[in-house]
Amino acid sequence: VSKQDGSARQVSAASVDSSTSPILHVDLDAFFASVELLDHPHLANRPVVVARDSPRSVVTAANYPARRFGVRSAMPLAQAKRRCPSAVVLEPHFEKYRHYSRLVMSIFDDMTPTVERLGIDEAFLDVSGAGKVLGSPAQVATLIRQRVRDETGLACSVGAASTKFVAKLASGRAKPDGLLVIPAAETLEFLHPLPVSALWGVGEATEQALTRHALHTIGDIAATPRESLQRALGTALGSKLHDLANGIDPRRVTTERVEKSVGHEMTFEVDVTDGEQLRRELLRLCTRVGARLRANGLEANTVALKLRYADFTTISRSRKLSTPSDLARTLFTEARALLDAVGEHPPVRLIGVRAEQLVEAGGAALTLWDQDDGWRDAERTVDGVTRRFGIDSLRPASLLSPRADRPRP
DNA sequence: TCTGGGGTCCTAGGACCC
DNA sequence: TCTGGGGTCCTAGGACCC
Repeated sequence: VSKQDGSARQVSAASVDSSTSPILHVDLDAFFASVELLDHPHLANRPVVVARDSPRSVVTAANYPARRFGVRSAMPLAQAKRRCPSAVVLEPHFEKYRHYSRLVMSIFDDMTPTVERLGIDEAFLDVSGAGKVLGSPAQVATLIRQRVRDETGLACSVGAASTKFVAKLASGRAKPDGLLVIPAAETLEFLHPLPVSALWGVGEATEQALTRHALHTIGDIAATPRESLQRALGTALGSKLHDLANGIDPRRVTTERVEKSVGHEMTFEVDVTDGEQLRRELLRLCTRVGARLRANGLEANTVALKLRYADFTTISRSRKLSTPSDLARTLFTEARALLDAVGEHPPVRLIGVRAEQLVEAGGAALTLWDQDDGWRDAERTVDGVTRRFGIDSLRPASLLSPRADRPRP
C-alpha cells in the first residue's frame, strides 16, 4: 500500500506494483468549493462554504479549512455558521461546475475509452489497456492528477485497486490531493480494519443495525455467515455487504448509463397551506421536467408526486399514464390529480414531481418557445408530420383555472 | 440543529392472471 | 367449505449516494 500526496508524506507510488490495480477512482477534492476559490484565491486558506444563503438551505460543499470546524456537506447552513462563524458563504454556480466537470472528464477520456462518470465530480476508469502507451495504473493516475492541476487549477485524489469498490475507498483515504494504490493481494488487509460505515451502501440506518449485532469493522462482516447478514439486513443488502467485505465486487466499469427518471423538487422558505400556491409551484416543476424530457428525447410512462410536510414526513403518489408523454400539460394534469386525491393534509414544506419509466420519444421534438410568462412547450415531428401543441391554450393560467382557457387567435 | 436537490435501488403488499 | 402456487405489474415507502 502506497500513498503519494502533495504534503509531508512522500511515498513514491511508482515504487509500488500497481499492475494488479487497473481500476482508478478519481474524485475532485471539495469540488464546488475549489471551483469557487479559483475566482477568490485570497480566500483559499479561510473556511469557505458553498450554499444558497436562505433559511432552510444546507451546505453544498465545504473546503478543508471549514471541515476542520466540523462543517460537512448536507449540514444545515445555520448549524455550519454556528460551528464556524468566520466561514465565508459563497452562492453556488452550477453552470460553472458543469463546465469544469466537462474539462476534467475530457482529460479522463484521453486516458482510456472506459470512463464511467459518477455524478459531476468523480469517475471510474479502467486503465488495464493503457499500459503500453501511458504506463502502469499508478503512472496514469499521476499523469491525470498533474493534468487536472495544470489545466484547471483543481486538486483531485485517485484510488487504484482491482475492484471499483476498493478503488473508491482508496481515493477517499488518499484525500486531499493524494494517490493510494491497493495491490490486489493487499485488498483484505486494507479493508478489514475499516469501520462498517466505509462500506458502500451502509448509511446511518444500516450502521445501527450492524452495531446491534456487534459488527463494527469490515472484518467483522467478512467473518459473519452470509445467511446471518441476510436475516439482519434483507437478502440483497446482506449478500452485497458480505461480498464487498470479502473483496468481491464483479461490477465492470461501464460507459453508458440509461436515465431512469427525471424530476424536480423545491422546498418552500415557509410552509405552504394555500392550494393555489401548491398548484402554481407544481406547474412550474412540471414545465421544467417536460422541457428536460424533450431535450433528451424521452417520454414518461409514470408521473410521481412528492410532498414533504412541516413535520418532515414524506409521502409519494404515482400513477401510470395511459400513453407516454413529455408534455408539461400531461404531467401537470396527472400530478394535480394526484395532489387533489391526497385531500386534507398538513402544511407543505416541499413539493416535487418526477417522470419515471422513461422510454425514447417517438419522434424528433423541438422546444419552440419560451414566452414572457415563463411557459414553454413543444411541437413534435413524427414520420414527417408535425403536430403542434397549442400555445395560448397551454398558458399556466388556463391550467390552473380552466375558465381562463381560450383558443389561440 | 432542524434537516437541499438530483438521483438509484430494494422491499413489500395487493391486484391480477393462469 | 375451505381453499394452490407461481409470476408479473403497480404503488408506497425508505435507505443510500453525491
